[in-house]
Amino acid sequence: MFSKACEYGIKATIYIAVKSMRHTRVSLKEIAEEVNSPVAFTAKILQSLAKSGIIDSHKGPTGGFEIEESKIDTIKLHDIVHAIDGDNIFVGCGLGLKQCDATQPCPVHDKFVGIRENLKMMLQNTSLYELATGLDIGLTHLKR
Amino acid sequence: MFSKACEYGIKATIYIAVKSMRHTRVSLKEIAEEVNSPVAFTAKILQSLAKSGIIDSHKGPTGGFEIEESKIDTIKLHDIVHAIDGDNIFVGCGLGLKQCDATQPCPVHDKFVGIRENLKMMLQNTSLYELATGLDIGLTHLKR
DNA sequence: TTTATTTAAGATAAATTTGTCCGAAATAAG
DNA sequence: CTTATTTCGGACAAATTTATCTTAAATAAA
Repeated sequence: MFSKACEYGIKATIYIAVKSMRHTRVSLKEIAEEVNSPVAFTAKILQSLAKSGIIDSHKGPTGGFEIEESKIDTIKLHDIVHAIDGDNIFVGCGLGLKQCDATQPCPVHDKFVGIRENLKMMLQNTSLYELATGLDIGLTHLKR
Repeated sequence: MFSKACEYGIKATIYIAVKSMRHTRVSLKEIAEEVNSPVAFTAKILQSLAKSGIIDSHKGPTGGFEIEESKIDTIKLHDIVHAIDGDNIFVGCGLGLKQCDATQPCPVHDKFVGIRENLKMMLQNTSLYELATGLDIGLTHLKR
């Protein structure tokens, strides 16, 4: 469904959010360990998330990553996915046709608009806050 | 959503079905043209669909691909996708965790089971017959 | 039987995604 | 100022997916 980059990015962002709610910066190394992701690859993804303004990065000792606490509630899963995978999950024909819409649909067009709309709604409605809180109180987990 | 291989496979199967309903075999070349897919790559996909028993292939002059007419109604979109992409779309954690279920869920587990169930139901409920008929009567298209 | 045609199969190549490595830049602390 | 730490950025490498090419095998028809 999502790319590996996106999977790592989502997990990392949730972890950073949990720590940020406790006013703690986290290092790349810690993130990669807690999220079970390759360090160097995770670095790249965090870089792009930082450029997208979803997370903040700080160099040097005591540096690391964090998320502005006020943002945690407004950031949606959709924003993270979009920052990493772009909008290719949300737009485009299910069979790869350039020209496919309600007036000139591919054979699966109608079937697809429904589930894609579901997916989109889900991503737009789930906040980073709720994901981070679930992890924080031990309801969910990020490893294994 | 689907791999390129799967997109080509679905389109090819629908096209073969339309022709088979008219009792006509179609060649690889014709399929690739009508479906706008790379010939050699399409050949590979058709090969695996033939091995899966979804389509029949015949060598030599007057050879080509066809689908047993009685099957067209029972073959579901799910079968085609499964034959090409396997079950990786239907199973597995949305964040790539090995261990992720209702008792020990990842942060997006509950959100995902819903839309995945939707997708699965959609694929299991749409028959090749209905897709082929839509194309045949000009309601849908496969090119561009 | 010979020939032309068509799919099968395996090797190879290109493109993309995933992942690694290393030096540069920033920066906190001694 | 120097040093240690941490992210940044670019080059590089491996793995996977997508795509091509060539030869073999099957087979219909002359």
